[in-house]
Amino acid sequence: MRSKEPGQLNQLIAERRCIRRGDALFRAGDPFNSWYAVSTGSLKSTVASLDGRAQVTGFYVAGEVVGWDGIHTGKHSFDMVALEDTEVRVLPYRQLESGARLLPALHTDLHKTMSREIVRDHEMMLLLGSMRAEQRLAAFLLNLAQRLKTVGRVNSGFTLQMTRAEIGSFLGLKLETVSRGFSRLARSGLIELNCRQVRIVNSLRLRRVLHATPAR
Amino acid sequence: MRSKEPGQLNQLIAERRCIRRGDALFRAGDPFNSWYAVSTGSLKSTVASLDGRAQVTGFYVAGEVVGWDGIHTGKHSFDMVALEDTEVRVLPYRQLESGARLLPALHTDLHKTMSREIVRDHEMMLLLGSMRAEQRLAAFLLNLAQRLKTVGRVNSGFTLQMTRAEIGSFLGLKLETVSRGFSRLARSGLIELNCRQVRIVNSLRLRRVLHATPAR
DNA sequence: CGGAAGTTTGAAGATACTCAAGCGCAGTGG
DNA sequence: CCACTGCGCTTGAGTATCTTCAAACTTCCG
Repeated sequence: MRSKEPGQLNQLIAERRCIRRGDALFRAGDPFNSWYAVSTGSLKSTVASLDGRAQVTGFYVAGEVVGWDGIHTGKHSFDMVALEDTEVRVLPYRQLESGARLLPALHTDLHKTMSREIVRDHEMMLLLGSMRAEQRLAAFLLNLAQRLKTVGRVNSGFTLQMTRAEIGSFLGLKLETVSRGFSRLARSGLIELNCRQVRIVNSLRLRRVLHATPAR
Repeated sequence: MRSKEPGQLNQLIAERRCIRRGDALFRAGDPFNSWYAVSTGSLKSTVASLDGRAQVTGFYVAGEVVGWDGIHTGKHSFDMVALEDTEVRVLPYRQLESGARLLPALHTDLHKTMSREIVRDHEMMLLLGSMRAEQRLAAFLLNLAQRLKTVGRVNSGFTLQMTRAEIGSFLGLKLETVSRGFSRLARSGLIELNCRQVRIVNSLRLRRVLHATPAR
């Protein structure tokens, strides 16, 4: 779901839709009809289990495709909520399907979009299962920076559209742990941090945080 | 990748292939050609990051479909290793693609197989991010029992084909923690445990372990 | 401007990890 | 045949990391 949209998807004529910050693009249980290409803004996906437990399972930014969970049940399986005012292009599944039958390249694109998400999810499982707090934060920042850079933002910094609590939920940490971790990375001179505003000062050393040290 | 294979997939004529315990069905970097339907036996998938870090990201049993990571790169993105002697049916991707163009139901099946995996992965991320050790173990056992039961094994017990270390890697725990957790669940009378042999004695209370208590 | 929400930081406590030792089983070779 | 070795499992004691609880500060938005 986090995938860059491949070439063919870009060329589909598609209706646009705006979602206000805090509103849902769709919710768990909603009927599944379309995929969505994020034009501007950003979103989070959240799973809720039967009991109260809930977790942010992904963040999605401009240039990525979301919404194709729930093909197999016909219903969306999680909530997709806008972190800021966001615009998406609607790609009706019916059209994608028939289009794919005529245009093999599109068919492959759809599969690529999905398989890429699997790979990312497995990387995320690796992170959640084997890294300690500060490593998770470093991985998170590097990943986000990379994804934002590719859609042409300023290289030298970006804004976190999510709260510490949301980051913590995503990374399997408490919000206090996130805060402390950021503070330490800043004190060490790896990043500059002004509340939501982040700049990666020393990406080499930040990357080294990942590789170095204990596998937990 | 963990998905039950839907109807159309079952009817494809397919070559069979046997994998000895410990051998790989494919490895990260191998060219991607086929999907595989597991006939008998079981497998694990493992991701390795650039540094030494590695993790089991999934277990797969008879009736499930694996191998369609790597569509987007043309190469497999992780290793798939047999936990016991295992037989799979080979479903060449070319054939699936052309078949899907003729047979819309198959096309949908492929998508279902993939979207189901996403949903499962997100559940796994929820587990890794928000549960404590004993809850993870309970979730693991319940999930595995359910998947084995549906392919017609004895209801009253099953054999773990993986080591404690592999379970730990999958659940983000150390092998000692897995061992202690199993022992406690056994002492509490929720399960019976004889090394690799497990029986869920009180599935209600085991389920309650999940729901109860702290969200970490 | 004021209240609510979000962030930072400290201190105390809990969970899971590390290190370590012992047991049992399977396969190997003397 | 049986000791021997390796591997996997269990259990204990001490420790590190992360969480919990709490308080104060800042930012955002109506």
